[in-house]
Amino acid sequence: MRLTTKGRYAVTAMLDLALQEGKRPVTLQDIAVNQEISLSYLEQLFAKLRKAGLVRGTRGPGGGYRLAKKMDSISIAEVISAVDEKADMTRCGGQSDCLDGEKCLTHELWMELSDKIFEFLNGITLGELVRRPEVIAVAERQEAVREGLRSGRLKTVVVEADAVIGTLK
Amino acid sequence: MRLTTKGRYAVTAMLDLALQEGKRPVTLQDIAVNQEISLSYLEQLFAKLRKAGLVRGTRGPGGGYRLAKKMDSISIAEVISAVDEKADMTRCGGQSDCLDGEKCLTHELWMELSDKIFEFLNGITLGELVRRPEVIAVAERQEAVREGLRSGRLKTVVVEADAVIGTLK
DNA sequence: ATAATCCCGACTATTTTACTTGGTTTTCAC
DNA sequence: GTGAAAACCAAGTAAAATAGTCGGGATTAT
Repeated sequence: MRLTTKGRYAVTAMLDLALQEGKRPVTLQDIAVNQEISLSYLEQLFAKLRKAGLVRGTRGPGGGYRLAKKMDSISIAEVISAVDEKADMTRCGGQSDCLDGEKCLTHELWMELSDKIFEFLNGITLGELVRRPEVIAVAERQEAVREGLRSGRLKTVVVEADAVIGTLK
Repeated sequence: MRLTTKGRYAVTAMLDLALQEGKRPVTLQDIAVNQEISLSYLEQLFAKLRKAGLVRGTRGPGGGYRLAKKMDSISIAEVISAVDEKADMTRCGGQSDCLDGEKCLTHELWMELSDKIFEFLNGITLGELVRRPEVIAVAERQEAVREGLRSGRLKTVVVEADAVIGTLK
């Protein structure tokens, strides 16, 4: 179980999805703006999440992504493994022959720690997170921003600014 | 508390030191051969370990490194922080303003996990590790190899091979 | 038909890790 | 006092991973 910002991006995005469950599907553009992650990078992450059977995408206008399973049966560990692929910590990668076919000195220590991390992340689901007060608080602030973007001119401005930046390159 | 192979190298080397405590100081060359880490890379790691007050080096023939503190009062977390310097996991780095001055959605989750990892690694000392049966077993095998190197011709061969490789470049 | 959206592959930039090179000092042994 | 063994030091390189870009499809609601 490796811990990288990549995995964190994925969990954040999935949590965003979970928070909007029941409403219309969430577009990557929406997540990109709210969580400040590049759209194309999100696309790559979601390709992996889709292959792992964690999300379903629907194309066309009004489309976007939805969770493919109940949020209470998606653990954080699952999300991270989906985008991380090889979870081995290079050398000592699950196999016990990290040093000339022998276990290295600290083999058991890292395995033990890795297990502990997995246990922790596997014991927490998206459903559990969306019910946490801090998450709800942050989500409400973000929802306000989202509303502003939809009803006001902000989104248009962002899109137009993007277009301008595009022409400049 | 970040987890990288760099930290693992450092812990392995420190454990090697702890295992030889009481004998003559351990040379980096010795560690390099036994743990299969490049000598110059070890030098860099030990520069940090020295600055953190975890080891003391003595120069000249017969010199090498020794632990600067009792092995029972050196935790694994200390060793890792010594070589890792910035322990922040980029964004969410301890500070609570990871997203536009606000906490990001998963802020508490990562802080919680980070604490758990630190707790675990801070609760284990080098002294504790050298008393573990698996570590003792691996150490004994490595000690046999070390003996062989000292008394036999193997070390000479390695050094000579290095010299040959040097001339080839 | 058009625009929104997912989908896809290849490419680039940045950062980190791991390692290299080529030294200089210090200190022991002879 | 010379030589060799070691720590010490700074600068560079190589490979990998992360993060992001670009340019296009393919679908589908309106």
